[in-house]
Amino acid sequence: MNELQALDAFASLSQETRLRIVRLLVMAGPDGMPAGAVGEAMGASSSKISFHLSHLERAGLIQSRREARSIIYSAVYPALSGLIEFLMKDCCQGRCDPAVDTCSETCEA
Amino acid sequence: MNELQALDAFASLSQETRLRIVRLLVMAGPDGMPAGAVGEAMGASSSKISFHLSHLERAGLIQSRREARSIIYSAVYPALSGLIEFLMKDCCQGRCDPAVDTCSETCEA
DNA sequence: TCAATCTCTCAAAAGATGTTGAAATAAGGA
DNA sequence: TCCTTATTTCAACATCTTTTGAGAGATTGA
Repeated sequence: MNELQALDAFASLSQETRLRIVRLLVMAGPDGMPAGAVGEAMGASSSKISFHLSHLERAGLIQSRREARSIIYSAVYPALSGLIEFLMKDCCQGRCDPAVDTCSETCEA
Repeated sequence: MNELQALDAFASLSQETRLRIVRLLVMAGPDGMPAGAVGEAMGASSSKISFHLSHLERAGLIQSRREARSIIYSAVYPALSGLIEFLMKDCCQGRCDPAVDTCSETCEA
């Protein structure tokens, strides 16, 4: 992940609806969920959701595929880990020590 | 770090000048550096730098102290690790595996 | 083909953010 | 006190982002 991609990713995550969409899609797992279900979960209009989903997809944080009438969105996990990696390496220079419960798990991967 | 703080942090880091300021101040270490030196390093006007420094301070990513005529800014490392933690726990749910060289170091902390 | 469903696109309006340059504040030294 | 240095504040402007509602495109089943 380079600076430009990181800037895009941060911009994407700096918006409440979008941050929640990412969380929802991460929880939904690799299968993802249709745009309509995302909108329903957010309580937002279809055009609003479409706008934010496009934004997140442009930033590379989520991806989409058509399945019958629905368009299924899912999280792009490597993009999220890439962002974490960027923060740790390029930004924190190893000076930040996140105390994360899941840290041993993620580190063993 | 709660959602609101994370949103502020992401918004702060989504701007080129601000992202670079954070990197500069992380590299500068706990002693930090005066606003003027930050501005010179960025090649930006004083009011522009002041605007971005205030933004970062409001978000809690940097802090300031007066020292004689200068105002010294420095990185708030716990805020940065808090953001990394937020991304890993609240956002990634342990599904993202950042492959970071410094990972063992940070995990041992 | 027609109607229903799901989603996207578009343009207009509203809102938020970033930049500029001039003026104000704060501190230290002559 | 007056001058210099360091930084912030302010208002005006430009730009970017988000929301809204109406309409269009794609897909499926009758």
